[in-house]
Amino acid sequence: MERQILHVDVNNAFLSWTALYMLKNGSKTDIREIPSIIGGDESKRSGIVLAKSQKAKEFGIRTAETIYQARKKCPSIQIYPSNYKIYKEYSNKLFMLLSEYTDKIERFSIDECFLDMTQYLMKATLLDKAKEIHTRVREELGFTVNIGVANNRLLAKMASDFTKPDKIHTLFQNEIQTKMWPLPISELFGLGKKTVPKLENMQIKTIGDLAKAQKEILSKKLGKYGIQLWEYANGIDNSEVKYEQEKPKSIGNSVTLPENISDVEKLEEILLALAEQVTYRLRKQQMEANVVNIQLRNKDFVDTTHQGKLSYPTASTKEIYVKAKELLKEMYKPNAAIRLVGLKVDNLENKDKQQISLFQEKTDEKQKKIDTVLDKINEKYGYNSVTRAKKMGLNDKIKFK
DNA sequence: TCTGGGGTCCTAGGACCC
DNA sequence: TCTGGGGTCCTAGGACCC
Repeated sequence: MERQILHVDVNNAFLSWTALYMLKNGSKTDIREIPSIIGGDESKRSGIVLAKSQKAKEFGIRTAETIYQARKKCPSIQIYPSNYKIYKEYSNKLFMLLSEYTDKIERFSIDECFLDMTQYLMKATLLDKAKEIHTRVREELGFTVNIGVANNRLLAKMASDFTKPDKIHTLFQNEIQTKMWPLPISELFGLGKKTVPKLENMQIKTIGDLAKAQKEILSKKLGKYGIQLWEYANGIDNSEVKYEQEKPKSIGNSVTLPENISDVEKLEEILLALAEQVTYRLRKQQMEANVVNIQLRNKDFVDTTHQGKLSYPTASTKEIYVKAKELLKEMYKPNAAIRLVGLKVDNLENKDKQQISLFQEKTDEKQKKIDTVLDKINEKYGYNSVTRAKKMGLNDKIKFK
């Protein structure tokens, strides 16, 4: 049976949701109606545009460019900080509403969902349902969405991206040639800016060109990835809507430093703070890590990573931190000016299925108890209410989310 | 470049084993 | 030494997404 898929994409999500939140709290202006952006913090060297209003778009402002550039294009631009707590709240409202239509929902990101409607259509058509959802979200939740209507995930996703905002687009098999093939290859999902010039050199400029290109040649040039792109260009995608909540495969946090650091001890302090955040999230997932990965970005924006295996899976702050320090020592080049530090745990497994290793000492029990107590205090009083002695004084200088 | 942060998947090369 | 071939595991880096 042919699958019936919707892709729901919130228009200017961060900005729309911030606007609603501000209105709810007494603001007189709807920031959706003026040139405005949601941006990072320039003083923390994270000044990029995360979302923009339609009016800001008219000034040529683009997502991910610097706030500095945005201000040059529109000196009167209004800038608001991002707040994930608010986004999560509105995202949940959307998810709840969509859940009335099917239980096969995939949360693709904080502002996008795929819905598999195959079993839930009865007499109505897929397009009818899309229209209903579209109206209900606007009227009941107060923001607008684009909806893509198709027979697989890829085409639904492509369709929702066509023209914005507040639109419904279909992309069925018989519409691929007219609606998708004329678009430039850069519009194809999964085809990024590194691959565009490679294909253009082969005289492949539109999605149609790509669809008609020889699969074998693409495979030769780009490997498995080339085959995937060819299939996408032809509207082929057999992937399922992943409605069951999947466990994460890795968990990481990173931070751009207010100023470059060349002092290993200071870097270690950052690692400790990161280890606390990462292992807290790990414990919340009831998981343990086998691998620790450190990322350093230097002043020239060059990233290096270094990873190492733990001798047994763990979620202990102390053990992850000790490993992280070890990795840092191995990779840090004397006097390197570091701009960003990241810590990621990988090769995760569920806590219950772990086996006791020969190397594992029962002394972890004490540390585990400490972590649990600290987690509870953090949950009750908010993040970073508890700090280990070594980190004291650092939180004032570096803000962690 | 005044250039975020959180993820996933893939690839290439080296180490190691039989 | 004019140095096999296949498989697995591991690591660093790259590309892409929102």
